[in-house]
Amino acid sequence: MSICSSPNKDSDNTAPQSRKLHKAAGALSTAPLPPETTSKGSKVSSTRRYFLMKSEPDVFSVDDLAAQPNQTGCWEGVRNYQARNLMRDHMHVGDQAFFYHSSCKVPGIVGIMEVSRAAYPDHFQWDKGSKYYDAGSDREAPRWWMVDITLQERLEEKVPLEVLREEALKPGSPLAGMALLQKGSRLSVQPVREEEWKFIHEKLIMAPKGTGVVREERGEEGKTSSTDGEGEKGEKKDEKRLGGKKKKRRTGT
DNA sequence: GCCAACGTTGGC
DNA sequence: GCCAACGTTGGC
Repeated sequence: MSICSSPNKDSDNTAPQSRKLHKAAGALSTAPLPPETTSKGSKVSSTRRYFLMKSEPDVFSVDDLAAQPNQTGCWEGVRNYQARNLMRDHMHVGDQAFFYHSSCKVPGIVGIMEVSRAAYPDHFQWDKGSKYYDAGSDREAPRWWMVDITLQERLEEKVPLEVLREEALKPGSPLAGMALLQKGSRLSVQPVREEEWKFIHEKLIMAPKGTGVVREERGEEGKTSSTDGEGEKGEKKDEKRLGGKKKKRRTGT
């Protein structure tokens, strides 16, 4: 995904300071969604839903989102059908999502976001200069969608994937079935069950180590400073994304 | 529609 | 950088 800053001005195709986020793909086997109360089309939300959205901090970090006007941006560039369907069909204004840093030294949850605009067509699919261009997408029937998200909290202390895994192993843990922790889980947008959300929020975010840790400030200071060693990778993104492709032959299996 | 080949994700 | 595990593509 990326961010096209203000949710309002992107209605056309200005694409302010766009930067690409993750490359979505994935496998979501389990992770059921809360029951939908109405038909697909209507975005009437009765129950708040929860999600987890991945981004590589090299490409777009929680601090980058914090620096956006109104701390709001569009989550563009999702090019996986399952992730798209989640955004398009199941995300409503007011739903919440964890901001997850992936492909970094310490992957984990770094922020809490709220959906501030329901799904609308990702205009980058028609932008020939974009890496997200999709020649097969018809303007009359957009293939790719995005939502706007607003940062609510930037966690003072990340909740590492490792901690989530440890918690999930405890008997009766609400995290036992969490999509993120399932083998082969790659989806860049995942549903989070309410029990999972509450447990993470109350036990791992609000009171990790027995201290209140979530900070209020929403400023955009301390980019590389306070964060945990993810900001240093400055500009090897291109190398990473373009050059570092490795192919694995899966033949034989 | 099947399935092998290929491409990507993302933790480690 | 390695590699498991997934998704997509395209020949048939």
